[in-house]
Amino acid sequence: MPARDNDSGNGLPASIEAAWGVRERPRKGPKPALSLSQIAAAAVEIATSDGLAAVSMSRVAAECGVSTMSLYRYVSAKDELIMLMIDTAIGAPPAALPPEQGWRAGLAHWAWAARAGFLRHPWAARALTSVPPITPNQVAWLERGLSALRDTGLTEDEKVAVQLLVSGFVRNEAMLAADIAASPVLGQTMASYGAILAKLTDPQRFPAVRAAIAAGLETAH
Amino acid sequence: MPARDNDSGNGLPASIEAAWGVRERPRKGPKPALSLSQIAAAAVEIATSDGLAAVSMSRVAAECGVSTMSLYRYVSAKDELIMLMIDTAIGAPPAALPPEQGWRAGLAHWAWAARAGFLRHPWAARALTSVPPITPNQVAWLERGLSALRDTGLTEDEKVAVQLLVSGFVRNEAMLAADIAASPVLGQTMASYGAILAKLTDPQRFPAVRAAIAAGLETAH
DNA sequence: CCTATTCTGCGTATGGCATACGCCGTTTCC
DNA sequence: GGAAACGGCGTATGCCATACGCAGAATAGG
Repeated sequence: MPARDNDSGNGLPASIEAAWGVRERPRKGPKPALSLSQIAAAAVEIATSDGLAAVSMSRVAAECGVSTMSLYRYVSAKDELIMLMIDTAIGAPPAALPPEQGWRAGLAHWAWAARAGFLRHPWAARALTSVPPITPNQVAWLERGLSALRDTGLTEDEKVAVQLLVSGFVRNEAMLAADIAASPVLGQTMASYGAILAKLTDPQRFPAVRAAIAAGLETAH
Repeated sequence: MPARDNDSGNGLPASIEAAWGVRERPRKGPKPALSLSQIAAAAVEIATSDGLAAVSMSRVAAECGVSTMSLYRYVSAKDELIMLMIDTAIGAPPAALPPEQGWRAGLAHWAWAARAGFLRHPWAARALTSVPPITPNQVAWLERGLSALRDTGLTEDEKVAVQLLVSGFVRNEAMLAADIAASPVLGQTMASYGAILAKLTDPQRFPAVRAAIAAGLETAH
């Protein structure tokens, strides 16, 4: 059996298990020169400065001062690295609000914190796949979101559904906000977009779009 | 100046302009063997059967019966191909509901149709970037969405904001639904996910997650 | 009808990428 | 003090997007 794929018998990649701290001390052999968090932090730095597309195994390895293939001693594929990147980027969730403030305040608190995190790491918002959360911080965020709904009387399924809805909304909102913030001069891009669209669209067939353009859609992406 | 990048002077890729039909007849030279819609349709077929990752320039070219580099006579980069793929995948929006039925019915109509389209082409939902819509069908969907809000009294900016919110929500919901539909046996995956999470999470620190697992989160992704 | 023009398809080449495989040296256990 | 396990890494493979330039085809103008 491959020793690299899973450790405790469940189908989890070894690196994810290591992130949970479920890791027996390796008995023999030299000590690893790096740690998973070091690698993930280096990758996050690259993504933050040069974008997610700039994150390549060789680049991350170079940033860590090791050779490309050495990374594969820590991570079995690039996807795992990206999972770990997301996990370190979003970090730990904020402390829960006292339950006396109600579920709505608790959820809002959660949502604003998540939004801030996504704005800090727009690439993470985009890389976040729909795979159910398994990394420690992702699960911790889920825990906080669900716990905000404790006193609502909702069923567990309903709580999860609410949580999925809210997190999807926050992610979407954050991505829009990040795009607006990233667009240069902010009026410039919108104006040229409007001009292009105005040239292409027939006013008869696209009256609503034309009206929106005419009103100058600065605030909308 | 490069003849390939733009035609009418605006900063739009030639292939997008071609998709709008803004294209002067080339005077000389051989007739193109392919059309943009042919290429896009072939690429969509590949994405639908083997996933978006399987869409490579060589694969699409092979499917069209031409050599890899021939595609670059029609599309200047792969990103353009993907834009056109999305445009053909989502297709034209449904006919607008009569305004007498109100904005809510109109928006719901729009949303259900969009959801169905995203479910038909889950890769398109994922590939849809946040770049403002420029391809014909994307703009047509925007037009229908905005026109449903005509009699609401909202400002143009508010209409656009509503439209962004709803389309983001629909996309998110469709992606979740697609993932659930794609997961094998549907109970199987969730059960093993729950088991893994149960092993990793400390009941003291993750009570809400444990409760959700215990309740069997079949309906949630 | 002929020739210059301009477009197409495509062969070749380049540089980047993820990653399989195996060697060697190091560390720790018995 | 061996033996076994493990980490670092050089090399190689195959896929990818795409720049460049050539040769042939279709048309325009004479």
